[in-house]
Amino acid sequence: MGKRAAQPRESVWLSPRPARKHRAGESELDREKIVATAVRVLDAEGDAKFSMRLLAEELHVTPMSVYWYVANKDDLLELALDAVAGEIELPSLDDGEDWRADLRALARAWRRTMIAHPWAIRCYGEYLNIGPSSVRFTECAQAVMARSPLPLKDRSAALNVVFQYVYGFTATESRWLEHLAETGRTAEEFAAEVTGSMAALSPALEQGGLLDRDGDRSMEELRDRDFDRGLHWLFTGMVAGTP
Amino acid sequence: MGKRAAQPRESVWLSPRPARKHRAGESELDREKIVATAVRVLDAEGDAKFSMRLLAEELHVTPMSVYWYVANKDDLLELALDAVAGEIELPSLDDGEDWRADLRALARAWRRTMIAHPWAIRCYGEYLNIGPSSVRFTECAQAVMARSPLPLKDRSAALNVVFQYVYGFTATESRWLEHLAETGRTAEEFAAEVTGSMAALSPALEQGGLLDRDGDRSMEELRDRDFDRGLHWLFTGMVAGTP
DNA sequence: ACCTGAACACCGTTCAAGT
DNA sequence: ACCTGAACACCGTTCAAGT
Repeated sequence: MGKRAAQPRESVWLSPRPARKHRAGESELDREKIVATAVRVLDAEGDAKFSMRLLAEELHVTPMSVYWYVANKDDLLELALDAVAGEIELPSLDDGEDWRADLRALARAWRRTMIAHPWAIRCYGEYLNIGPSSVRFTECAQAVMARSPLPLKDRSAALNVVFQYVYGFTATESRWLEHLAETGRTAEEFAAEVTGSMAALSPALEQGGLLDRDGDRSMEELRDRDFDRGLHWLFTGMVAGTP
Repeated sequence: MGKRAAQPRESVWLSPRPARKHRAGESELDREKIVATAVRVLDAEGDAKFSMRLLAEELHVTPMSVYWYVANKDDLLELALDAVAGEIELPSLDDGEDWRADLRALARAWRRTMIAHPWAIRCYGEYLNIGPSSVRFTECAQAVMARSPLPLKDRSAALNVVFQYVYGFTATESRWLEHLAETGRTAEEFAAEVTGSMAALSPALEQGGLLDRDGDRSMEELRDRDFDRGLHWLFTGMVAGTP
C-alpha cells in the first residue's frame, strides 16, 4: 500500500486501461473476478500480507496472468477500493428527512463500510478515489448538501470538512481496532496500557484523565457517540455561519 | 510503511528497547544519529523509496549494523515520527489568549510540521504515537482544553474530535500535494483533470461545482481558509453544547 | 560491544516465449 | 488473445562469524 513508484503512476480512472474480456468460458479469468478475489483476500489476510503472488495463487493462476487484466498492483487496489465503495448504503433522498440526518446517515454508512474493510481506508488515503462508485457517493452527498441552508459557494468546502473529519475519525478507530485484534487484548486492557505508558512520561496526563469516560457504556457505544458528536458540532457550526 | 508483520509488534514506547551507546568516538553510530539520518532520508526520498539498505548506505555502514540499535524498521519509523513531533511549535500558554486561539495555533503547527514531512502523517496513521514528543504535544493540548468551558468529562473526547479532523484534513492535503509533485502539474491543471474525469461519470457533479471557488485567491490560501473554517465550526459546535 | 557477509524468504514487474 | 517461466532488481531480517 502506498508504496508510490519511482516514476509517477496515473490513476486507473484518469486514463482507464481496457478491461479485457476473454472469448467465452465461465470460470475463466476476467477483471471483475480478479477484483472480487482481491477484495476477498484483502479482507481475509490484510493489506500487509496481500501480494500479487498470493492473489494469483488464490485464482489458481500464474502471478503474471493477472497483469493481462490490470496494469499493476496500485491499479488493482484502486479498483478494489471502488468495489468496496459500491457497498456503501446511500440514504434515500426523498424521505423528507432533514439534510443533517441524511448527511449523518451517509457518514455513518461510509464509516461502517470502511471499518468492515480496514485495508480500504488506507487505500482511501493513498489514491484519488474517483471511480464510479465513489462518484456515485459524492453525487449523493452533493444532493444532500443542496438542501442545506449554506450559501452555494460554500457547500463543497463544507462537505470536504465533514468528510475529512469522518476520514480522520474512522482511520484512527480502524487502527485502534486492528491493534486490538493483533495483540488479542481487550479495549480496556489496551487503553490502560497506553495511558500507563503516557503517564510514565507525563504525570500530568494521568490526572487529566485522557481516557476515563462514563463507565457503564461499552467502548463501541462511546465511539458511536463521539462520532455523532463531532458531526453534530460541525453541523451546528456550519449553520451558525463563518465570520 | 504500515506493513504490519504477521506476528504483532509491540510499540517501541510500550516496551522500550535500550538505546545502546558505544564507547567513545565522535562520528560513530548511535541511535540518535540513526534516527536523524532516517528523517533526512525520508524527507529526501519519501517513504516509498526509504529502506534499511538505503539508510545503511547513507550511514556508510552495513544494513545489519542498524539492527544493533533498533529492533526493526517499524520501530525506527516510530522513533522518526516522534523526532518530527518534536519539531511542532507549541504555543505559550500564558499569553492571555483565548483557548480557541491556542488550540487553533496548535492545530496549525501540527499541520505545518506534517506537511513538511509527508511520510510522517502516514506513520501517524499506523503507529500509536505515544513517544515523548507526542506526549508533550498532548499535554499542551490538554492544558489548552482545561481553559475551555466544556464539562471536564467531555474535554478529551472533544480534543479527539478536533484532531481527527485535523488529521483527516492534513492527510488529504498532503496526498494532494504529493500527487502534484509527482505529476509536475499545477494545482489548477490537476483539479481540472479530476473534475473532468468525475464529470464524465456524472454530469450532475460538474454543475454542482465541486471544485470552483472564489477565483482570485491562491489554492494555498483557500486551503488555509478551509482548514481554519472547519476548526471554527467545531469550536462553535462544542461551545453550543451537545444535545 | 559492536559490526559484517552470506543467506533466506519474500516482493513487483519485465520480457521473451509459448498456445 | 491469453497465459507461462525464468529472470531482474529489489525488500526486511536471521544467524553465525568476525573483531
